[in-house]
Amino acid sequence: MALRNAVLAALLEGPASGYDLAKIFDASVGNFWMATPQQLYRELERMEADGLIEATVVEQSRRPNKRVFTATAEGERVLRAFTARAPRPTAIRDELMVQVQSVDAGDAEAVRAAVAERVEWSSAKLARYERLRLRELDGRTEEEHLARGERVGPYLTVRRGISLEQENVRWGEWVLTVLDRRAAARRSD
Amino acid sequence: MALRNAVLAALLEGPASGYDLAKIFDASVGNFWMATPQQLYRELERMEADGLIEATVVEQSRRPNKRVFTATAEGERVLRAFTARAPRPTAIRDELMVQVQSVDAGDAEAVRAAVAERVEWSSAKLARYERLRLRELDGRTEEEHLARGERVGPYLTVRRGISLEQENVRWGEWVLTVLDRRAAARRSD
DNA sequence: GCTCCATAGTCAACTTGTTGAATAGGTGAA
DNA sequence: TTCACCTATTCAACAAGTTGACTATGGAGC
Repeated sequence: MALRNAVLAALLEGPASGYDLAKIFDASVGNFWMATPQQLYRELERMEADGLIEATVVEQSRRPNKRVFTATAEGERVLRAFTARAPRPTAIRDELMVQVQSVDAGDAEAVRAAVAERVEWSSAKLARYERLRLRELDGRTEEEHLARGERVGPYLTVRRGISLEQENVRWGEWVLTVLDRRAAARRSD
Repeated sequence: MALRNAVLAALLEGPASGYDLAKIFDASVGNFWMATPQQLYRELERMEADGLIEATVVEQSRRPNKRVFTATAEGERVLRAFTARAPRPTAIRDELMVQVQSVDAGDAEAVRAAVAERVEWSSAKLARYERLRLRELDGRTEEEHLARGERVGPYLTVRRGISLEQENVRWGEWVLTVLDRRAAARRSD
């Protein structure tokens, strides 16, 4: 019952099919709300049944037809009501951190590799977010957009995504140097 | 089946009861792995059945008895195997971000209040993490601890918690100024 | 011609997570 | 002394998330 708010928020960008939403969640909304395609398809059905969204079948040549969803007035009302309630605390689940926490009792080399992998991944995310940010600005300066833009929400969240991934990269690189130094020290014992 | 790894990681600090673990998850491990007490109690039962942990009943005067859990050799093996596998990507669910994303279509004042609340909360977390960091150092310098300390995992993760909450505070304060400027602009229209 | 990838979904089984209440004694403050 | 809060755990019902397979078509590259 909480995923639906994220879906309604995503639909503010315009109508989208389940498949589109899966891509949107993968690329941007997923930074603060994870959802698999299956979760989305199921939730979309329920939301339609509850009258929060409406579907239009778009027939495509050369491609399967798709059902494009739009928020109804009721959907907009529900989203508005959601923004007026106190949000729940953030729920995170990060296996990499569990591995780092246990690095001393675990396989230090494998953990090192996992951290390096995450640094790569975060760098890639960072680059995509930066492109997204520029698209959001659409030629204007940040000042201008924030002062007079119609929709600043997506800009505010992409900015947070950027600072989060920057911190991930910085932290990850620091961890790599720490682990490398310890590995070198163990070898020279 | 993933919570158990976080529990085993937490038990590296020493034996703990379900209640203790609930507090540990609330205070430190919860920064990267959320779990409610109910989840913990249920998982502890399963882990005991699977031979990953063992319980000793500690009788207490003036307090209910408690079952204190310790990782078995098998539990340690399982944790080690876990650190050697590729971690899953981070799963996040943050309602505040969904609210910020929808701020233009929602209740901007309520969202502002929620962001301010989160800044307060993150500042408090930050102070607690800083204390935790100093406890982890135990009088040594960071250099010394990282080079020669026996267990650096918890230090590495608390450092990440600190940088994460610092970013949260910085970002939140920036969002507040942006929202305030826009509110002022709307009033003077 | 074959295989892989992208589009656009659906279904079912299973595992996790969430919520609320129940139990029960002890501690501290007004 | 009453009330709220802390310790310590259990139970049950329900909601949400995960995994893997299955259907279909089109386009690109080898």
